[in-house]
Amino acid sequence: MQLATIKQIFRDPSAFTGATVELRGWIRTVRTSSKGFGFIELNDGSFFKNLQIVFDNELPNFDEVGKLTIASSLVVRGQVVESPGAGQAVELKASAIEIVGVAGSDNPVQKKRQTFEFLRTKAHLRPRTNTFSAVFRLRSYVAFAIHRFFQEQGFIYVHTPIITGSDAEGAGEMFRVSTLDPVNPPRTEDGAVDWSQDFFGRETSLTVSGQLEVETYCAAYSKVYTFGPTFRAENSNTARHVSEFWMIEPEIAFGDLKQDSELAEAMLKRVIADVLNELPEEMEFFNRFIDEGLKERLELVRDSEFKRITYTEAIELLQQSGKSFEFKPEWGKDLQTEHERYLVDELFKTPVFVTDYPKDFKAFYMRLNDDQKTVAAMDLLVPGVGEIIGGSQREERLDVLERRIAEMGLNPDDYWWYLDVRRYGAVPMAGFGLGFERLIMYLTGMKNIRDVIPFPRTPKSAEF
RNA sequence: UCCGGAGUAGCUCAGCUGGUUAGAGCAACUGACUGUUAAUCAGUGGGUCGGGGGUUCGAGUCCCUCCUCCGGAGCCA
Repeated sequence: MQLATIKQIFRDPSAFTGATVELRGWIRTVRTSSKGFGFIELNDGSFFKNLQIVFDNELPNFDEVGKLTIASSLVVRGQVVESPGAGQAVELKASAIEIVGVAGSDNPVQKKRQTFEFLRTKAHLRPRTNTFSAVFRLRSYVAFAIHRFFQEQGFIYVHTPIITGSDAEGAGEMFRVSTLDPVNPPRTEDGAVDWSQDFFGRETSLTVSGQLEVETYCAAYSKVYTFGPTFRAENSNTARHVSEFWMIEPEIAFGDLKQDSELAEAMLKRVIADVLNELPEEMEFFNRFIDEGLKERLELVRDSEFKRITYTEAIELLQQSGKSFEFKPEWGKDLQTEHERYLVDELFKTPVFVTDYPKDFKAFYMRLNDDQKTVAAMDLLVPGVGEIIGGSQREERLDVLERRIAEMGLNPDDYWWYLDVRRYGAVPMAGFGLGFERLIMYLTGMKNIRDVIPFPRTPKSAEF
């Protein structure tokens, strides 16, 4: 008797045929006959597919087993045999079924089509459904694939802080971290809240990006990346934004924007290839039921060069498009969602790097180009999702960086440690931020970011 | 935050210009049947009509208000 997973059996059915195994899992469906036999589809989470269990009235608990409800948990022992039925190559002929936990018949997850909106309200139960089981197995796998990609290339994984004392990251509204009594906080003489009495002796927040911190490690290890949760207290209500999300932020020293985009392209292609190779059942499911044409699209992206255009070229293409946009494309104004959608969904139909944006609406740390008007920034737009990566070459020239900080009305004192990196052995540096959930959306075809993170946090919503 | 839409059975929805006891399909349950596989067939139970307030003889239906969800926009990843 060996303990087996359903994945092991499906991956190598001939090796298991004839073997006696023990499986542990949950019932997806059960069909019984009064003739004295029945079928259970068992899932143990190891694999997308269920294994069919055949049982008959030689089991002492046959009647009890036949009345089991969906989601009830079992330990099943029996022999793996070739299946006479059409739906599967092998099945398990049960010699014993131990009922571990019986699920109540009021289980909200039912054997019927259920909307993603409804299942979102049952976030604790939805991983038991086909779609979410596939999404979150893929999510786990992609996290691993990303680590593997960077580790193979000698990148050092840096754990940048979740709680940050830096209010200078500039990437969005922050969540305050405090242990002060919200009803009666200590106050200074002029009546303001006295943060010096707070836990850390200063105002602290949840990080919106590990970039500034990871750059300091880049200046020691050459190639680094972060991969962790980030938090934005923006009142964003869209299918592409959550308040808590995971971000991958690589940073390369002695690197420019070109190398940065090449790194992003190689990483995406590698992850796509890995997912297609190693999760074929999940990808087939997404392709059939979630997003028709997904596989073909990903295969094309895996095998083709990403497009590269400058912001200035993008504006020209939009102006020449003959399309009537709600917002007229104009140099000096940021690209609107409708503009990005046109470029990526209609014109190119493949991932596009847009580079060299006007400095006025980009962050202070992005490297000023020789034209003095644009910065060495890039966004990667992908079909169906839009912006998935934002990156830039960093301003390594101390005097230019200080001038940019002043220009944007920021306080240079907040950046003393960031500026130190430029003072002591500055090098050209570049990096990008990849939204992990957006990557999962792109790989699965799922349309709402709330359905690719286990317990989504959005404005007015933090159940579970 | 702005614009638009929606909250009626466990789920997805119907319910007309306000009018008896609020409907269907699916799911669940009970039974029949079947090497079944989104099984099939028959039967049964299941509702504070999102919350609060108002108009009316009478409100699921009309008005006000709040809440939540969905789609789009902005912010971004």
